Amino acid sequence: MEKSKREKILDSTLKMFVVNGFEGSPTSKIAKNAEVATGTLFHYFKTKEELINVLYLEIKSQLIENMKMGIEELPTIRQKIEAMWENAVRWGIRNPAGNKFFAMFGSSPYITKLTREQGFQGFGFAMQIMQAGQEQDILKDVPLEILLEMTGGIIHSSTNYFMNNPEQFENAEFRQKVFLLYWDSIKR
Amino acid sequence: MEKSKREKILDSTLKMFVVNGFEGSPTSKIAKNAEVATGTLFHYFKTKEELINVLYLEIKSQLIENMKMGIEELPTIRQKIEAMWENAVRWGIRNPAGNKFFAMFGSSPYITKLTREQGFQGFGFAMQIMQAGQEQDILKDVPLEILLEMTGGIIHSSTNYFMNNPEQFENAEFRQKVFLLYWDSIKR
DNA sequence: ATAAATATTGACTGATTAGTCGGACTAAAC
DNA sequence: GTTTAGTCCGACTAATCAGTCAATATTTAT
Repeated sequence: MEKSKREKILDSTLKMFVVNGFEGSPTSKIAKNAEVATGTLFHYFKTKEELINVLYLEIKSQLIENMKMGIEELPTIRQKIEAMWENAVRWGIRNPAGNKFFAMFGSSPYITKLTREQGFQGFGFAMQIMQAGQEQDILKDVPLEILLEMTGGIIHSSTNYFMNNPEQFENAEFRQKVFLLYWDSIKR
Repeated sequence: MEKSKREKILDSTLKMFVVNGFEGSPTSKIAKNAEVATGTLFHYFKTKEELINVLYLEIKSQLIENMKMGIEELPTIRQKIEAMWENAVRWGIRNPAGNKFFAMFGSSPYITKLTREQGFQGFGFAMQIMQAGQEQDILKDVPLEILLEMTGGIIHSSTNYFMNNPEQFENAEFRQKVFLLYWDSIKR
């Protein structure tokens, strides 16, 4: 199946943005790179800002879908959290562009407050697991917000490391060792 | 003593960049805001890119100087690391603009590789403490790189939390609780 | 088959902006 | 008093870019 023009534009945008930034990526080049006309780009996205906001949500939901994979079936909180961490890091290793996009535009003024909120909604499932973990005295008794912030920060750090050393991620023993840096932080 | 024009330009740049981003901050407005002429801006900084790179290094060395404060005199590794964490978080709370600047431009293509390397040099002191911690079996036996990545990520997360709840940072008991999220992560 | 709706094109425009330049001002050095 | 060097000014320019628009093509609905 052929990729839709809309998809091609989003792909091209991601590639250009992570290399050249927002300003360094004129819509004319994004369109050329996607093999469509500028007019087509503005047919699907009213403005360049709408384009980056849609892209943000698209990538975020990809990440979230990946993080959720298989955690439903796991019996313990710890296993769920470990799977979540592993899924997130693996996603980052396999999608370095997506990962860099968040590093670059996570605090950018082009991403609206609304978009940020919508993106955050998707992490409800993680919030529920953490809350359950606290209620069962498995996780530390600190504000849930902190646990989530920490989780984000540590996943980001772990991913950064493994992106430069991807083969080490396939070593289960070593991977476990790095996971413990996360687990020891949040566990009671 | 009057602030030098150079300083005024850097101050103005920081303020505008964290609100409007790089391309959202025309040099004309940066100059106007700093109460100097555009020509003056380009007298001190050859290009807009040089300006952001100088600013990056200036802020980074401020952060590093703050992180180092008083750690020399502390006897134990743990105390040094705790002071380092506390200094860094306090700096972030007191300098939200500087903190946001790193979030926004830490991965930006405007910051050159050289600048990034120069900025990283300053963290040599932290590296030495961590290394000593590993040699004394106080810290986990994982690559030093990971410990540094984690430290960065966790400091960032902690700061983010306390920036929204600054009064909680002054509660020593609670602050200690949050520090433990960091310490438990890296300690053996 | 026909009409209506939607998709696509790319040349064009109005606005914006990084950086220049020639000259004016200041202060110290001789 | 004059030279020199550094600072500062802001109008100007050449280039760039987001977004438009009128025309054409394609798909969908009737």
